[in-house]
Amino acid sequence: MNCTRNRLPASTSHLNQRILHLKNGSGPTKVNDALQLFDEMLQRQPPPSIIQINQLMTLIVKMKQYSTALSLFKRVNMMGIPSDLYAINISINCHCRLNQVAYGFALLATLFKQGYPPDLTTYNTLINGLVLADRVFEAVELFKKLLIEKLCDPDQFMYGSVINGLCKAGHTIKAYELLRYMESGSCKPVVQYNTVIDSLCKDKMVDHALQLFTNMTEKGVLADVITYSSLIQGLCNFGRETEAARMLMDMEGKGVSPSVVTFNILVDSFCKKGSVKDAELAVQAMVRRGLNPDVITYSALIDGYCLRGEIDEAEKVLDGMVEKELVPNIITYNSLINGYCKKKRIGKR
DNA sequence: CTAGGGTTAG
Repeated sequence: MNCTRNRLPASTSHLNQRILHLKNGSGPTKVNDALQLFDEMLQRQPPPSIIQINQLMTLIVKMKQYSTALSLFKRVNMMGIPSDLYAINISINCHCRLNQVAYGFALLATLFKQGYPPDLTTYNTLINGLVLADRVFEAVELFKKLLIEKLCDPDQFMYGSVINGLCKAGHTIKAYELLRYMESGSCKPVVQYNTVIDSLCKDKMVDHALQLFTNMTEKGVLADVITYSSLIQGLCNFGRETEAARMLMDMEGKGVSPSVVTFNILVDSFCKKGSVKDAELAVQAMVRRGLNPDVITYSALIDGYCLRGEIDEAEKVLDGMVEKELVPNIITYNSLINGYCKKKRIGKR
């Protein structure tokens, strides 16, 4: 085996380091840093490899800058740097995220024309794109076609997208059946259990969700923080707080730590029931564990106080969140507006 | 040596 790395020019490894640095960094400057690095890259001589471009593009896509990524790819093309399957798959995903599945399929056609065979990721991305566009029926059709024509061997991602789509469209039972079908094959579900369990909870079939949870555990599939959070949410929504509390203890016992999301579910549930006091206690508990309340935590609390007409308390929470440099959003303000309206109505009586 | 899926607030 030859050692390619040693033969790369120094500048290339420097570039790789900067990409790596961007990957681990964070903050608002990150997007600009990535774009600046991209500009520098394109001005280099010799031009960067498509691999390096794809790496940087992946970062830009992770920052949800889909249209930026697409226009950058356009520039890359115009510079005469040839595209590859990875680049096209990334572009397809960008179009799908921008709700332009049709363009995604157009790129599929380009792949065929250029004699590149699409791969599993290409199809996964397109199926997921159809699901994102609420075209679940077409997603299922494409999935079936790929199976029947043996165009690819579905993996976790493909099953995941179709199962997710079926759940979103309210066909939880169909999703459940597909999960069972998946289990019968070589591709073992993990995340897919979570999707179906959450959907069963949202469909008010909490007991079925609990049953599926038991099933997965018996099969040796480990429930994670998302599984437990979904179940806790389901139980809380139907007044089964005692069981939710037991579930919280159960997860801790299994070594799964509740996350900010788990606590947010509890905080919101207490607030909706009108017991903001308990919600505040839950917030204290999460802080004690070193978890930082976020915009969702504070918004849920604000809504809780507003529902009770305690607008002064809501304002205190708002001040508290601004002190923590958290930015209230449209949902936060909506609760406050509702709170003010409520107060006004009561005042008029 | 780069692409794709699951949980929370109005």
